[in-house]
Amino acid sequence: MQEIRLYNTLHRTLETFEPLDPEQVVMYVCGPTVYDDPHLGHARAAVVFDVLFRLLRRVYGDHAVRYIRNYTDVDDKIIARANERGVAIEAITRQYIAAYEEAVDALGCLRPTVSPRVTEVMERITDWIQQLIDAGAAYEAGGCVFFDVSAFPEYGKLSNRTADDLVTTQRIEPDPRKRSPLDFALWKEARPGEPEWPSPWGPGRPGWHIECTVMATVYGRETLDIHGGGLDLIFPHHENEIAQCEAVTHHTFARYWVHNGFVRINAEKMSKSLGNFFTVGDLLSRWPAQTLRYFLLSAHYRSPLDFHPGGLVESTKALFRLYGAAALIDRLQTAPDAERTTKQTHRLAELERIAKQSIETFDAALRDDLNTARALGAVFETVREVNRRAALLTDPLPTAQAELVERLQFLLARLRDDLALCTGSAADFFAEWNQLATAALGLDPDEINRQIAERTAARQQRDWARSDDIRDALASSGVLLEDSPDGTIWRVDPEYVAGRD
RNA sequence: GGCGGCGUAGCCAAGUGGUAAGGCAACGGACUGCAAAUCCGUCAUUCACCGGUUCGAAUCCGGUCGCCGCCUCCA
Repeated sequence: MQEIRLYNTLHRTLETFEPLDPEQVVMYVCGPTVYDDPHLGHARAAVVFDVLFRLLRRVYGDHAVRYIRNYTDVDDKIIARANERGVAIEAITRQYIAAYEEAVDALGCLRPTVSPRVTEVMERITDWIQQLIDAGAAYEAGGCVFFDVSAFPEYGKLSNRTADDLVTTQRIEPDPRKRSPLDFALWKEARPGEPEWPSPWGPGRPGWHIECTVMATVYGRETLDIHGGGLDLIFPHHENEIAQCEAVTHHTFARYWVHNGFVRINAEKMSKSLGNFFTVGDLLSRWPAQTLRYFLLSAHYRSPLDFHPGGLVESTKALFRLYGAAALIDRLQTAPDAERTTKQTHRLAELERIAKQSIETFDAALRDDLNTARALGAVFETVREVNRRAALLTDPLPTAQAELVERLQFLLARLRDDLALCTGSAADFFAEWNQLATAALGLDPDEINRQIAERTAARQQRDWARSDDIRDALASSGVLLEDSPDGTIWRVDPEYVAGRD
């Protein structure tokens, strides 16, 4: 079995992935704080780790991979949102967990093995904090409990910082109860109007970082194989998780730290605070989910990904091409009495060779730190070869070519199972696209079909002028026609949809 | 200031020592009544810039410039 290589933030190098136990691979990914609708940045993280999950499942077996992704359902922003709307925090978290799940489901992400919430593990959190206090790594102060960074000499190993660096760059006023400005809250004392849970130090709620340590160890293992999340979580969140966990267990918390890059807009990070975000829901109202997924996989997961409408246009067009070939491959069949000339057989053998190469390149690319862009490139190489031999593939192939059919369908299966692209039929994708696009442009499909019928009638009478007038008129509103022996089909030009963004 | 990342054709984007994948666009051709789709061909002697190492560098080293991120909540 070939190996998987992953870039490990902890060592800043590409490393061969070796799970602690191949029978039980454990991956924990930091999920969203549920106080607002998910945006494209959240979608990127979900899709990236979905691809990793799918790859791990293929390599180690579906049931050998445990993927944990949490929901942070206790947090300042959630409380603020609840107060703002005069509702319980549960109403907020319920709404946005549903929104998140709807978004990632639409994007074709598999559900994680388990999706725990902070509120489900309160007792485990207070237990863990108590263990930290017992270990001399945390202290109580005025109803709060803080982690004592000086008790963990390795602090900073993930983000490559030292305590000295950090002390000199304090940008906010530290809590006076802290012994050191680097110390961080494990437990916050209850304040009026905020939800609270009982604890040995009085009512309160957990700090941000402790929840992940606890959920990862409770639902996963004391030592995780993979811990993932966005680049912005490296410091302080993941750094603090390591400190809290290892100060108690004295074991490595996570062996491979995997971080995805940001989605950017105009070269700036897409974020709530900058207000430059596009929610997944908004985007899905104009673009097929497949388009968004393709776009998110078109660059390497650690690179910044600049979002602009042109990127969605390109992704949609690339999918047109992919789906076209997929439809052809799906229809492939063999028949005992089918025959081919020597020359045709030779050309089919060449196609088989190229398909084999694409399969290998695709697999190697994914195993090489999830190089989805290169994997897609490999698929397109076979797409071209399939198209150029399309005439040879429409009729049943001789049974001697069964292996070719198998290869092509295997490559398509890789695309579907590993990347979750081209999962549906081409016809459904084109129909979905036209529906979204006509709605976005305010076009009436019935009227388009009526015009096409009129043009077909004109063509039957060889009235080319009339025929071309109709076609040109449709084209100027963004509708492209395609004549075929089976009739005329139409498709909205993605450029026109982007133009309205 | 500390830590980290990025800079490859008109646009997007692979490629981390052996002579520039792939997608979109553009141009020429085939096919077509004309188109579209598809196919063929053209499209970076060059990888921000300057030095160095090497038989050989987009890839390694040093420096310069530009952009971005983290150091406060953030995927």
